[in-house]
Amino acid sequence: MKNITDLKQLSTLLKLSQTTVSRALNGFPEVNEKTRLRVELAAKKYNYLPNTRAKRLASGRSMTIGHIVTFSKEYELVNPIFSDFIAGASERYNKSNYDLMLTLAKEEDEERIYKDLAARSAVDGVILHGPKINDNRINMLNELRIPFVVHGRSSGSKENYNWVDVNNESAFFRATEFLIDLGHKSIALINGDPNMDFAMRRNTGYGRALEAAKISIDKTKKFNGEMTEPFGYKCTIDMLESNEPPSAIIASSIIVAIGIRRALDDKGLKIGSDISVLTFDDDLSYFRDEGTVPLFTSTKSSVREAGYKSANLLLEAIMNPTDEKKGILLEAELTIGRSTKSFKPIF
Amino acid sequence: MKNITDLKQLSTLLKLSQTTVSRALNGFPEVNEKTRLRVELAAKKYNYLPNTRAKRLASGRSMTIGHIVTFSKEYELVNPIFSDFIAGASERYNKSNYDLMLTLAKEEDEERIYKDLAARSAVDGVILHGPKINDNRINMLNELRIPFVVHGRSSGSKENYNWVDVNNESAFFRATEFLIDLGHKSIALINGDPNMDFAMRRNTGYGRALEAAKISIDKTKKFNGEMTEPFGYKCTIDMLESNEPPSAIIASSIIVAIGIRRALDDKGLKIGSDISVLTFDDDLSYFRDEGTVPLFTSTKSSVREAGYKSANLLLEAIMNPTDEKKGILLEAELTIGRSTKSFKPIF
DNA sequence: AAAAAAATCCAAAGCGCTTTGAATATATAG
DNA sequence: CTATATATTCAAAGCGCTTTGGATTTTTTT
Repeated sequence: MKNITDLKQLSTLLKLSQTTVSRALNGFPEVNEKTRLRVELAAKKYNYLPNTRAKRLASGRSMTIGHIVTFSKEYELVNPIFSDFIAGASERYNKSNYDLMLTLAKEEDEERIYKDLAARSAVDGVILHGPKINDNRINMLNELRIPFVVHGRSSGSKENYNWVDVNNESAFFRATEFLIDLGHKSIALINGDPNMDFAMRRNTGYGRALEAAKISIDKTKKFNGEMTEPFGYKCTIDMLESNEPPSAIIASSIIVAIGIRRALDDKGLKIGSDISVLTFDDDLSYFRDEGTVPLFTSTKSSVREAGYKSANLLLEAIMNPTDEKKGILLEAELTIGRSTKSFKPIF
Repeated sequence: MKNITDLKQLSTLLKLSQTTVSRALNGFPEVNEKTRLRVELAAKKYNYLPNTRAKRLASGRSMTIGHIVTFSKEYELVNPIFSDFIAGASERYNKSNYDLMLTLAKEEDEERIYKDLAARSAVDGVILHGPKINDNRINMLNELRIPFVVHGRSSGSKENYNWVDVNNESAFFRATEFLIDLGHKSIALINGDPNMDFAMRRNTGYGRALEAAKISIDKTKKFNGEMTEPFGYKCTIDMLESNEPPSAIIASSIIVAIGIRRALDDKGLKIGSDISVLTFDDDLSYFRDEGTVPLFTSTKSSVREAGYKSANLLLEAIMNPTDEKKGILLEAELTIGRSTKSFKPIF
């Protein structure tokens, strides 16, 4: 039995017009239920699915969401959390038959990519990854009139936009406060790129907690950089080799925390008992360890869930373009592991 | 100045036919160079780019490559290497104006997804990720006549197909041999899912090296499972709590190796001096540490490079459908780190 | 049973490009 | 200065769908 490859074949087979067949398959009300059933059965039987390219042209929608992920110039670093984020988003798109188009780009190409997407009308919406403070991509997307959702926020942006973000400030406030409650007074922070909005908010939360405890901020214990394992390692080694190592370290990602742990190990220090480590945890699937006491104490929030919710918000915004912009704030939960202990002097 | 949004506008503006404008922009030879210049300038000036949807319908090509990535049923685990693989592939697609369409799917949906892609004619080709032994997706894709490249290979498959793979067998042979040369006799292997083709080849290489050294295989020191950090941890703890712990462990991924290291640490053992660890390393960007002696001794091969080469091979196959199928075998390099030392008994 | 309303179906136009086949302008040959 | 070849341009026909506006059939109302 041959497959049927276009509407025309199917409609002549069924002795119906293309209009009716199309409407039957797309769930329009003005077609008799019996007819619809006949059509659907035949479509299934002959493996007919409307040609994507034709459908998109005719309907004027591309049924595609663009994700533009940049890698940083120096190291061509691919953000390790994006695979989990995208897994969540993908799950949402699948439900509505949207496709996900992924573009990895150098930062300097990003502006052109957005403009091109708009000009060629290639996507119905985009997810904006990795917003910076005062991120001008937000203005640009508004001007281009592409529906979008920001994963994160951009402080300083005057624009109105849809976003899904973790409460980074509160997460880092609580993390810091937790360590202070354990008696720690010298708490380091290994944070992300200082231009990133999330890094700024995390820094704010950290600072607020220290201030509330009347602990002055030690600039030599604050680090900003690419959130890689080697970065976590290097910052820690530097501190341990300094005059006054901290008694606790907060990391911005589990990858960084792994680097910290390697450094401690190299220096013969025991994580938890010698130096406490607390990390933000995106709940990445390949580090997830269910049913046991986790190594790292963390403020945890599933980036996968953020992906799902971002996708959902974007599809809503595409359906209802006049809806007012919406923000979704996710709270991280403080999960106690074995990497934090109450303060005792070791140096 | 208003942007121009379609060919018609542009051609009337230039007092040329749509044909000529289209040909000028697409680099056809039968258009006067002066005219072409005029057209290109105007297109740039008015930010004109051909509508993707229309172009794809008219040209009969979707200029899109599909990547179907499955996550395993139990943990919804997203493969951490896929972000780097895709970064490499994406780099290649960008050069030829192909788009990358990403679908994350449950394993049981995968067959339907391929069939749908073919029926709706949504992609010009696909990359097949994570091939199993005797993978029937290869037959399916051949039947569906979708051009494809397999990232990896499938032992037992009778079909002819394009592939890009690391020489896993040789990598694990050399890794094992290296440890044997250091005097190790009890070498554990923490491998991936046994149905995966790469895991089988790795197992073969490991087995061959042991056999060559006349070391009998200890089944209690071979593990297969999801390549997560917790898996590496658990296997190691199990071995350390057994009667005869190994003196060296080979891991199938750096994520697993990190779990091994955590276990050693928990048991008060020092990586390298107490127990040697050697891992396969996909050279993931967020673990890459340039210019220092790496922690882990590894057989290393960039998965990003594999991504680039797979994409390249696929585009070639799309251009020249009659070309015979091609396989590209990448060799991993043995990189010495600080996690392996010559054998000395500690128990 | 005729008129009005509702349900069902259809022919044809159009989405914005590419491409075919023909027409026109320019260059070369005789 | 024609005739032939070559270079350049164009009008119109698709690509395979959706959608508009109308036609036809069936049901309901009077």
